Amino acid sequence: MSHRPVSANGSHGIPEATVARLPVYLRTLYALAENGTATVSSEELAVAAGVNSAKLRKDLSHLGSYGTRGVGYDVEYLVYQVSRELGLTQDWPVAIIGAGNLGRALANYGGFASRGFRIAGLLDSDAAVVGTRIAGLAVQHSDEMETVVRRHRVSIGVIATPAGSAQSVCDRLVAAGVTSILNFAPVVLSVPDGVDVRKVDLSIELQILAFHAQRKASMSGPAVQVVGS
Amino acid sequence: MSHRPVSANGSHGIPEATVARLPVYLRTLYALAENGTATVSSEELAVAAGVNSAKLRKDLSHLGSYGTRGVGYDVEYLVYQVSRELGLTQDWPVAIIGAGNLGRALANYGGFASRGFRIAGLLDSDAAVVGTRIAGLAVQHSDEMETVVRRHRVSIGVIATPAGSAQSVCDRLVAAGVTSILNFAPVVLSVPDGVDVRKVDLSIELQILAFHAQRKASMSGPAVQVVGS
DNA sequence: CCGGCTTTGTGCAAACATTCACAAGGGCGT
DNA sequence: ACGCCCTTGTGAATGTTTGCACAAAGCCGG
Repeated sequence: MSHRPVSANGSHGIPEATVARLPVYLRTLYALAENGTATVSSEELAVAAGVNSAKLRKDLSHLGSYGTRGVGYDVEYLVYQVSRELGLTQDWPVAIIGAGNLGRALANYGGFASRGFRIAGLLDSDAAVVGTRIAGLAVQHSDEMETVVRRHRVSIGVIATPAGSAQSVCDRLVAAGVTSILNFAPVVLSVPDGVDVRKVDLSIELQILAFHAQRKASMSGPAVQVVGS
Repeated sequence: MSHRPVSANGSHGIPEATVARLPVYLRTLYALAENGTATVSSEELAVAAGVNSAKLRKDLSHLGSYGTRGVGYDVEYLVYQVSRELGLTQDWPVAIIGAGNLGRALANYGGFASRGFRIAGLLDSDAAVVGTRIAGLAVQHSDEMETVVRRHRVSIGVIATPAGSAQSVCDRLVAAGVTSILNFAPVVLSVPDGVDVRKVDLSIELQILAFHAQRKASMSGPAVQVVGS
């Protein structure tokens, strides 16, 4: 998935597949904690997180031995350990580029600011939008990108611009020092080594669903599942 | 990723990893076609799509032998073949539940309607939003969900509601006949067998980036890369 | 203090995915 | 018509992920 090959897997090296699931466990653990649950077994947590319990145990085992045999995991303690592993015990200033529908949705998204992510800037190149307040934040002009990144030590940039400007915005972010990018524009970004890109593409997800839907449709269609005559 | 295990791999069975990349190839091919390119080699296409060329060839080989040795692939023909495989030669009516910031962003998203996906309905439970027009579409009340699904034969539902109502919306969609769901709410949906769920979670993507960013930060930190004394 | 019950942590094997490297095949110039 | 050159399609090797199944380990009741 366009990621460095976990270089040598040396010091501790958590598998990428595991990293992708940790946030799900974390969210599930928060829900349990709010619920008043103090202790949870791998089986219960696995069901709530929608995975197999053996997988969950192996995933957690990469962080250390934080469970108690015969009992399970202490919810609060596990929340802390997972958070620490994900780097959520520190604050991550984020810059959002593009204050269109999507950028606005992102700025207003609660789960965004909640877990250690702070919106350091919301930028747009459209003069008509600059200056308006969204989620308590004044939209700044794209010209300020470098200033905002440097002043707030932004290391994560979110690209919510049209496809056409995504690559140039990306280049400017990287030049200003951003090393992690979350890209919502439907283009393949090219970045230098050492910069991490993750993409979210609504259209791709729909197409994958369409593929499976088509498969399902052709199953109950002609020449399959013909029972009896 | 929470998908049926490609049951028996019988008739043709394209690997899930390949299916997830086909939309990227398709988008790249469209860009090439608009560019006037008639023929493309696996190497060129792979670079443009951001993957390894051997992987691309193996992926395409699952659809059939559509290339010409010594020459490459005919762009237009490949577009057709990939589209057909993904089920995009037919029309997919989609219902979006939730007309908040995200639902609105989705409805306005161009790439949405472009490739065979048609918004059959945009629903919300908030009476203040019902009736307003978004992207040329009147928002309907959630009570209409079943009616809309049945009338337009919707098989793909998009959940863009708050986490709290996601599961119940999901249940209603499934009961009305929807078998594919794209979930933007930060919860694990539980669905009966035969229903496909894909999730998009902004917060999870950010957390994965934070993990890698933390790792990068600790690399250039103390006790690593000490050159010389 | 001990034996039984429960649940973790993990060795191992199978499934899946990626990458290399090259034989098979097709066009093009002569 | 022939042979050269280029690119596909794919066997085999390697790496990653999953899931089973069970030994190791902690708690609790007696």
